[in-house]
Formats: sequence, structure tokens, C-alpha cells
Amino acid sequence: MATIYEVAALAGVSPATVSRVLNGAAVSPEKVRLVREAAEQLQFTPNRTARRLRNQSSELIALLIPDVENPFFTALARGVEDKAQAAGFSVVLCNTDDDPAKETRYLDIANSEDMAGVILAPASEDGDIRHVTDRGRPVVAVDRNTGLTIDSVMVDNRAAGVAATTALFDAGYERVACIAGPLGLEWTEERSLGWRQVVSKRGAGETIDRYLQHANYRVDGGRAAMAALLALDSPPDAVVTTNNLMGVGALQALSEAGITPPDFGVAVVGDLPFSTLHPDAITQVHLPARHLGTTAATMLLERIAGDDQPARTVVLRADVTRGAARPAR
Amino acid sequence: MATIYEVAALAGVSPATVSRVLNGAAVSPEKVRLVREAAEQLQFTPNRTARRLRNQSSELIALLIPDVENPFFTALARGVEDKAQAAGFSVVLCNTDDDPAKETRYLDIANSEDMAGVILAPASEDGDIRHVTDRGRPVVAVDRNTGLTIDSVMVDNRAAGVAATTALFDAGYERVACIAGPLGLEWTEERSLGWRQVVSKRGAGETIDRYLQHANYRVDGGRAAMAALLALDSPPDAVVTTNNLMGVGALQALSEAGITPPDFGVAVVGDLPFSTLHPDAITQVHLPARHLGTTAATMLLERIAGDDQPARTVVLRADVTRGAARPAR
DNA sequence: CTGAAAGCGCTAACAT
DNA sequence: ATGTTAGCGCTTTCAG
Repeated sequence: MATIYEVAALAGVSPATVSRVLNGAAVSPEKVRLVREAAEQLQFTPNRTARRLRNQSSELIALLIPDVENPFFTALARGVEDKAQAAGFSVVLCNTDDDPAKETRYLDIANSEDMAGVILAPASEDGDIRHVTDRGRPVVAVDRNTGLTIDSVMVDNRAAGVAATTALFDAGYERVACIAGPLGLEWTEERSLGWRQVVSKRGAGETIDRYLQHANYRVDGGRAAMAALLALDSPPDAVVTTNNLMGVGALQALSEAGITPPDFGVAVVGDLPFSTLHPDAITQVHLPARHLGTTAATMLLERIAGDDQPARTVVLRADVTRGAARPAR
Repeated sequence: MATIYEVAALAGVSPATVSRVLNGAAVSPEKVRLVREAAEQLQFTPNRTARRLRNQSSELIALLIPDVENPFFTALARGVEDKAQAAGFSVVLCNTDDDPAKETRYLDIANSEDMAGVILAPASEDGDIRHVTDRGRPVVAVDRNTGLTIDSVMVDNRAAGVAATTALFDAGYERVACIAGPLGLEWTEERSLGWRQVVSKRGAGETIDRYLQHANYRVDGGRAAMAALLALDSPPDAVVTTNNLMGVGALQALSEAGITPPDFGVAVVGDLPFSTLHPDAITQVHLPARHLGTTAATMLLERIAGDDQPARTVVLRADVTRGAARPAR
């Protein structure tokens, strides 16, 4: 790797001048040319490590998500990347696996790597985010809340749950169950509260609790929960899942039982990734994953640029694609 | 951020000793204790930037993939991450969008960030990989070939195409079409050559070319190509798609036309992500995505550790899950 | 075993 | 407008 000293020597100027040319400070056109030629000739690329050590900051944004294999988060990542790229920043994607320890580890790395900022889908509400914010490094929470008052971009989870459930009742289903994630995770609890809210008005009141299943929030969890629901004495005729992956699992279980929507109503909070079903067989509450990402990135970039207004919370709304009506029996 | 100077001062030793403690060099037990306590008290985290500038190397691995939203590549990424984590390395995921310019940009970054190595699913066969290898930084190619003789981990694409096509003929289909990616991409051409090879033996010879569709290799491409095939005078009764995403598109187009496998045979090279279809309705040639990642990471880590044997190429095999037989008419 | 000091490549005062 | 120089935080000779 050539250094600015070598470039300077070849161009017959001082290293400082080379640095100035690189950073667009005032230099005579003549020397600019000389430096550019020398840099070209030596295939010079500035050493980011040295620059960073000097500047105590980099053009790197850390994006911490629970799972790169979940399309919701990859879409979000795409949104972040688009905005970041355009502003000259690179994004470092980190998998936390929803493990607070891994999250902490990555936050420490963000610090010791002098990253410009962090976008975080928090694994828990009480992570070590202060380590980062205390050092003046901006952090934006996305999709999930933190205990701290920092910028955040959320989805109206309650409304999403309500919308999914309402769509099913409107389509003529009467016994609407819910497959929710584990207790204690705010996003899934909110969505299932939305379900409960609608069911308590429009459903057959006494069956509410039997119709609420908690599962791990992945495909296998959704599948198991759906199987359990189908095995009930008086099974539901429709189901809401509080995320995309459990939706896939539920549909798999239905398919294995020989049941096809809309014979059984299905509403998913989230987008069914790569679905090969007929588009309006089911109801989808589309979460604005990518938009979540672009919004978070925009806010973070503002903070990086020095904006220090009070913490903001943006709540994005999901929009619904309603599935077909329940077929007559 | 506390520095080793502050730790040293607090512990009453020299910065060099602090460094030694951190790096496990020989230091008297007494001072080790002193240093550890001081570090603890100051919440000291070593500055990676400074360390890297000094050492000219980091514990960062760059992973360049065309698309984070493609489950094949996220599975691969998981594989890389697992191995890397275990060895104390962090993985930086970079999206190239199959754009050689972006690829070059990221390779430059890998250089100027002093990354330990690069795992690359190349966007083209003649990228600027030399920039990196010339600097002695190890690079492992994965999933696709480069022009250079470097370590690589591949899939037997031809065999995958053969396996997919054979499964369809064996299941009783007679007019097997192929939806391939754009011309000029080796991986998809190889897979479609596998198809051609089988069809020329077992198929109705004269229709080969009409049954070969080229599409962009994403969902919409597969869908359009499938629609085109269905509109032919004598349409096929089965189709092979050369990747996962086009498989999804093809299934969508079939579903829109009211056709359900196995009434129409479908074989996909790659895994159908999050499929809600009945598991054996279609044939899948499972590409060992994760294994590709772990293998590449293992090879890269060996190189990083100093291994300098000649370049190796590992070819992994796909295994097939056969779909149902064609129903009698 | 330990400390002093140089230097990784770059940038930002400070001079000129 | 340009050159000189110090220093970002760390590791590693080199002395002792």
C-alpha cells in the first residue's frame, strides 16, 4: 500500500498537501494535478485505519439485527443500506441472534471501531446501549423499544394486530385464533393484544384463551402452534399470526392437514416472503420493513451530522391486503 | 474511552506492561492483577483502530454477496459467521448487487480497512480481485468462479441441473422446459446445460430451444418466463428452474393460472425458501448453502493463519428431494 | 520482567 | 497556499 508520503515524494509536495487534495482543501490547481497523477500512478488508496485513528470517527454504520435469515430484517437492512450508501457510509451487518450477550459484544465493537453510529433492533429492553450513547455515538432503535429515550422508529403493533383480526371477521370467519410469540416480547404482545381487543368484541368470548397460542417466533413454532389449534375440541376457523415466520409455519401445518385458505382464514402480521400462494388467499398486514430502515438511517445520519434535538419516535403504519371472504358452507 | 496510558497510570506500571497483559506476554502475576483491576475500574476497551494501525491487520472478514435478500446467500452468510465467530473474527456483510463497480469498491475497502481476508461470490469473472490478493490478503471465491487461481468452494452445477431434470422425467413428465438465468452467467448456464443434456436423451428433441427460457434470475423473471411457457402452442408439462427465486416466480405463475403441482412438474435448483407447499409436491435440488459458507470460512481462516499451499477448489454436491409422480390423466 | 521510545498513516494546528 | 510537526492509541524493539 502506498502512503501519502510516497505520493508526496513523487509529486514533489509535502504530505500535508496530499492530504489536502484528498480532502478537498484549498490547493493550487497545479499541485492538485501533480498529486492526482502521482496517486494514480501509485494506485494510492488512503488508509482508513490511520484516518480513523486520527479523526476518531469513521464512515461505518453498525446495523444490529436478530436474524439475517429473516426477510423482514433483510428488507430493513436494504433500506438502511440504500440511505447509507448514498451518504457515503458503509453498513456493517451484525447478527445478534436475540442474544443480549452478542448484542453487547457488537456494541463494544461499534465503540472500539469508532463507528459513526448504530442502528439497533434490540434483543432486550435493557441492553448495554448506554456504553455507546455515553460516548456520544448516536444510536437509533428500530422495530423494538429500548428503555432509553433515544431516536426510534417503530410500527404500530397494536393497530397491526387489530387490522389482521378485523379483516378475518369481516371476511366472515367466526372463531379467530392467534399464534403469538413468546411472552415478554413487546412487539408480539402488542399484536396479540390487538387480536384480543377485536375478538373480545366480535368473537365468541368464552374461547379467547384457548385460542391464544404462544410459540417461539420461527417457522417451526408456528407450525406446532397451528397443529395444536387444529387438535382442539372446537377448533378455530381462522388464525392470526403475529409475525411472518410463524405465518409460514401455520400455513405449512394447514397444508399438511389438507386445508387450504380461504377454507381456513389466515392473516399474517408481516409479509409472507416468497409466497407461492394465490395472492388473495390470505390477509397480509404489510410491515414497512424497508421504510423502517430508510427512516432509521435518515435519522441516524442527521445525528451523525450533528443534529441534537430531543429524541424522536416515529411510528410507521402497516397497510393491509385483505384475503378472500370465507367460502359458504 | 480510557486508553492504556490511563490504565497504566492507575496501575502504576508502564503502558507497555498494560499492552503485555492484554496480549498475554510474560508479566509478573502481581502486575497482571494490578492492571486487570485498573482496566476493570476504567471500563477499558482496547482501541481496535490503533491496534490495527500498528499491526496492519484486523479480525474482520469481508463477505461480499450479490443480495442479502436472497435466502441462499443469507444461509451462506450464516455458515461463514458461525465459523468466523468461533475463531474470534467478525464478519462484515457487503451487498454487491452483482455490480462489478460496487464489488471493486468493497474490495478496496477491504484493503484500506486492513481486513484479514475476503470471501467473495464474484459479480463477474474479471473483477479487480488482484488488488486484494496482490497485497497478500487471502481471498476465497464461493459459489462462482473467478478468472484467478485462488481457493474456491463451488457446487457441481451441471450435476444439479441433471438431477433436477432427471427427477422430472423419472416422475413421468415428458415435456420438460427450463427457466434459466441470463446468458453469460456460468452458474446458471451450467445448470441449464445439465437440463439440456438430459432432455436431449429423454425428451422430445425438436422442442428443446422453445422450452428454454432466459430470465433475470429473480422472482419476477421466473414468473414471466413461466407465463411465456404456458402460452406456447404445445406447452411443457414440467419445468426446471435454475435457481430458487425463479422457482418461486414460476410457482406463482402456475398458481395464477390455476395449476398446482404435481399436475405440472416443478423442479427447482436451490431450496424453496419458506415454502408453504406440500413438501413433496415439487422436486428440490438442495444446494448446500450453509456448508458452502462454513467451508469457505474454514479455508480462509487457514490462509489467514499462514497456510500457503497451492490454491484448492472444493466442489460440494447438492442432494435431491424428489417430488411426487405425475398424476395419471 | 519492565520501561522508554519509535512508529504504523493520516490530519490539523501552527508557521511561513 | 504550503511545509513542518505533533499526536491519535497501540505494540514492539531495545536497553536495562
